[in-house]
Amino acid sequence: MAKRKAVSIKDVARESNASLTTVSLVLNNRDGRISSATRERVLSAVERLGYRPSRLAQSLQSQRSGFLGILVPQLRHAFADVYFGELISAIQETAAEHDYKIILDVANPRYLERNHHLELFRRHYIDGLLCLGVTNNDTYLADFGEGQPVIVVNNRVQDVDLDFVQCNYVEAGRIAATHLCELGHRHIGYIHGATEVQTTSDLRHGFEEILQRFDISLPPSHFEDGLYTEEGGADAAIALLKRDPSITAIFSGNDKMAIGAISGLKRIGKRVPEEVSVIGCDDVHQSEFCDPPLTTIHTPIFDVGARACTMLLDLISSKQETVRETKDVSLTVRNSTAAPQTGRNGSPQ
Amino acid sequence: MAKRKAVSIKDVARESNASLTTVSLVLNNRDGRISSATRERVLSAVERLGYRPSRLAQSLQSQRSGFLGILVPQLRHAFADVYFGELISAIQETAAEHDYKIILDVANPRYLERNHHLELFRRHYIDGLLCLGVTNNDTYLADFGEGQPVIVVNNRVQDVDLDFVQCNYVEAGRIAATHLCELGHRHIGYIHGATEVQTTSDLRHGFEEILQRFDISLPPSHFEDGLYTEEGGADAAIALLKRDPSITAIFSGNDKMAIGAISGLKRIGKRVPEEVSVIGCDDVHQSEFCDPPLTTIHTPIFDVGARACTMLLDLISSKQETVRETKDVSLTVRNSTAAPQTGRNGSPQ
DNA sequence: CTGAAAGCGCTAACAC
DNA sequence: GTGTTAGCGCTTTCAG
Repeated sequence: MAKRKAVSIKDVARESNASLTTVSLVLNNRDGRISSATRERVLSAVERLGYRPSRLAQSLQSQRSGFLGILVPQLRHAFADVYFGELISAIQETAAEHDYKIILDVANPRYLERNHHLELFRRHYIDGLLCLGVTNNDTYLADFGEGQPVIVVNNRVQDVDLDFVQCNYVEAGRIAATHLCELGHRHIGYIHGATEVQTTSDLRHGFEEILQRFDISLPPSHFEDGLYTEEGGADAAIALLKRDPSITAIFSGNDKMAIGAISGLKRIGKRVPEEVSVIGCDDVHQSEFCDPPLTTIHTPIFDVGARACTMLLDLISSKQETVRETKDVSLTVRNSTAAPQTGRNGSPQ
Repeated sequence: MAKRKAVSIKDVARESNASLTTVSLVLNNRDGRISSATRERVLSAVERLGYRPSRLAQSLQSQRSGFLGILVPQLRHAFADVYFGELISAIQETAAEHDYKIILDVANPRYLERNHHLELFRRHYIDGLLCLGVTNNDTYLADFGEGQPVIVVNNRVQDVDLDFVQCNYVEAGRIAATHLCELGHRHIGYIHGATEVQTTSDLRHGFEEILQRFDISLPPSHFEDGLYTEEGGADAAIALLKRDPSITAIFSGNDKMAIGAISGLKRIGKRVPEEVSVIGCDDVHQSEFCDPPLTTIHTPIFDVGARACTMLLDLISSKQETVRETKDVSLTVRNSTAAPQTGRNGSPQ
């Protein structure tokens, strides 16, 4: 009840018969000029009193909060998404190594309307910001300016000149297409995520580039929005095969939708990969445990998060002026893809 | 480059020809006595200058940080776990509604050794703490004391008198056992998580209580540790059936392991649920999308997180002295459980 | 109705 | 080597 008052630097000074300055100098190791006797006296008083400097006061003084913000979009239980979770884990770990702590915010409409994203900096909540799950509609990102270090994580924003660290999704699309084409598939469906996401376009561009090279057409009827969810993926796969039963392979913009697609295909009696191959993108942990284990494009999500955090720290300490990084991706073959059984034009290897 | 200095309350005072006090009074709506002319003058200056009060200074003054901490254990990419993610989403959402922000910390050995969990309060990082994924080994939880509001989320700690909000795992165990027994299963395997987790014991107690009532024995050979992971669940299921091929049903301490178990069973050629039924616990989102969709115990994780946060806020504002809450759970039947095909003693309904 | 001044806990010029 | 003092940006008594 009687919350006894926290001990302050003043108490330490009194207890050790030294001045505030002396105590401060000792504590901050700026004690080149402090006699070791005094140092001992101060340190022992600190110990005895259990003194710990107030971060609030230090921050006010230094004008640095020691916090990094993570801003995620408003989705159903955003943090329960393994993709965001992986990024957050990476960021938290990296930040902690540098004595920074992480603040979590969700950019819902009300939040943005009230300019809470700007308050983050203006009111000194954070020293830098990492934006996850960004789309080309997120025009508020243009609001950030000078002295407000912001990095877009694993994405970019069209027409807004922001720093970013991302995976090479164009290449991811190419790899997926190449894999499917080389297996002999000619009738391919495509489940995409939100088209306002830049990497969604990247992926598609890479994918179509290769299909074209293989002279395979991808008519509009072969595209379906999977809403970046399992449910959406399932529905999309079903719709795709209903519309064109000759489809023998499906590329899904992320693993979540791919896993949903597999479940949807089974529901309508299609065997994976015997009748329909499915390839995802991301290589999340559970891709290994679905049935069949998912062939997918491995994207180094954790590394991207860690790197973005490191770069943000560099931006903050002005070790860096600008950040534009793109990470390599690779193919992880598991069991959800195979050569088509009835390769009409195909030449199964 | 030339980071122009942030505008402070002083600037507003000057600009509006008022004193600091007046500005502060206006801004905090303690302006019962302020003439509306003055208020307008101040407000317009605020607007013109784009002034926003520094939270750092306010916090120093009020001795409240306005932050809530979330402490999670060190696991592989802790935040990429949907269970933690769901809790975090709930907590963040609730906190935001009350103008609190969330700080994320991971309690690894080094962190605890350096007493960073105590620093959280001592150095005024946070006003209250929510601990996730707690085990009975987490003795550091006993370190918290007076004036340091802490709530254990969806767990308890033996021998440490802490506030908590949890689901009724004893009842969850009972429900799972009842479901399996009523389907006619008599040879049942049990995949458990870390035994040092209190709710793990709760679950088992409830489960065994019902089995006993049905006169079914659960020999030590029918227990296997699934490590709370998919891999572990798969390995455990395989081990269980290798050791006793007569097992027709498996209860898994969480959905993650259950999903792993299903994948493991398929790997050794067992059909689910025809040959082996699997029931999980949690009802995470993807339980609906595995094959077959998982029968599981629904635990109101999101509600628990939200409630824990609300209660913590009450603790902080002294609206509440202590918190002990247990939430109801229920059965969600999907397709991973069925009556045993060869019910030796069974009486499939 | 408004303002001067103290103080939250700390750091850092600048004396001595 | 050590201490005095100003100040970070705000809130809040207390005068007037």
